[in-house]
Amino acid sequence: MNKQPEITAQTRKNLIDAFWSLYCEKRIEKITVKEITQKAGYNRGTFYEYFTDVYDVLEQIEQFLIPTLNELPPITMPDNNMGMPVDVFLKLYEQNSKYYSVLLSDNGDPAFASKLKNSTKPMLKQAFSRNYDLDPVEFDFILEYVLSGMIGIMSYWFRQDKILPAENLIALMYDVMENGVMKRLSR
Amino acid sequence: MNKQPEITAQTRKNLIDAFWSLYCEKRIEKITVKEITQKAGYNRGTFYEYFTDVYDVLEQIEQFLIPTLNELPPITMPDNNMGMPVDVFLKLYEQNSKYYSVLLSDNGDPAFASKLKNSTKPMLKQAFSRNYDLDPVEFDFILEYVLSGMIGIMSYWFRQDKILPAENLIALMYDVMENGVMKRLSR
DNA sequence: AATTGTCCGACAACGTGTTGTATATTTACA
DNA sequence: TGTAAATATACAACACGTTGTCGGACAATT
Repeated sequence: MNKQPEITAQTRKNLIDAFWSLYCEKRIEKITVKEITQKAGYNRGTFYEYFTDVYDVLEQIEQFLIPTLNELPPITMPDNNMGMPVDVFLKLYEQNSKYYSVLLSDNGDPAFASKLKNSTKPMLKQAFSRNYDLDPVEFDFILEYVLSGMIGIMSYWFRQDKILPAENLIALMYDVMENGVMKRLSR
Repeated sequence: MNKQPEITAQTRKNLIDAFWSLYCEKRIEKITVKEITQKAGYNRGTFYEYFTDVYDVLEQIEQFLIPTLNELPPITMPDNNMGMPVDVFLKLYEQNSKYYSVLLSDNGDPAFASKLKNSTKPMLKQAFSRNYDLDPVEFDFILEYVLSGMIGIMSYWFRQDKILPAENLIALMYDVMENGVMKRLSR
């Protein structure tokens, strides 16, 4: 007999949603299986049919979020003469902001930022592969710097409730990537 | 009657050290009070004389690390005509690398990176205060970008076991801050 | 009617935080 | 200076909550 996908998918979703509403409020350490199942309206035992752990829920959510990056690479390739596709990254961030803004916050998961960076790197490496002059080691360091900066500034943007219009943020990011931060900081 | 500082300081240190050796190996969620006290050679109850929680140990460690930033500001001010004091930041990172490299890793605490950034910002704000042209809101965004990038690249440096000489890393960071990343990425 | 998927209740084991107690060390006073 | 009271430090035991698992009930599929 096959599974009943409609049912299990729904229960799974209910459990994930219950977990997420709790995760938005408090640290994962303080979330119990009891709380999740109570919120979702199931028995505690049912939880273990879907997840091994409370942390497993988070991992499954993250594993669902990462591939969305790799699905868009053909479009996200920087134009031949242009710089970083900051607008695409921001759009991606906004699309999944429900999860991104929390996972990348102070109460989030540092491993998620890493997963995000590591998923993006191959794409950017290929896009910039025509530059043979650059030491591949240095290249990785620069990538780590840019991606950390981008994730940092985008998270900050959300934390500040988007006080800056998206266009301004994109322009700002373009500018600091093209010309560095010093010119902008010290006249 | 006064406390016996030598004794309590030693037990506290023993407990913190035991916690840290565990924290280097696994996620904080999986660390129990029992493990810590066993490793340190104390009764489980003794732990609660010093800390309220396993997480309290981490917080106390972080609270000890943050002020070291504020103790060096007179020196860390960027020279009048120079850029970011990247060398000072790197030195600071290296001095506390035992803790920094772990706290800023995938298994670390995202809140620590925030604390680090927020402790550094006022210092940099003052250093760049002569620039009246810049919108203070934009300024904060740029700071968030640079600091995220710096922390990201320095953590990466440690993660890669410092394959790049420190001088090269400093030069690289200076360059991307002065001139941006694009010139270096795409010739 | 039989089989399998989904969910539930109960159980043992473990970890938590607290409270009362023993031992060692400091202080006060003779 | 020597002794007894006071307190600091560490410990053992307790009640409670959470965890992960296992067998069974009920429903849906074939």
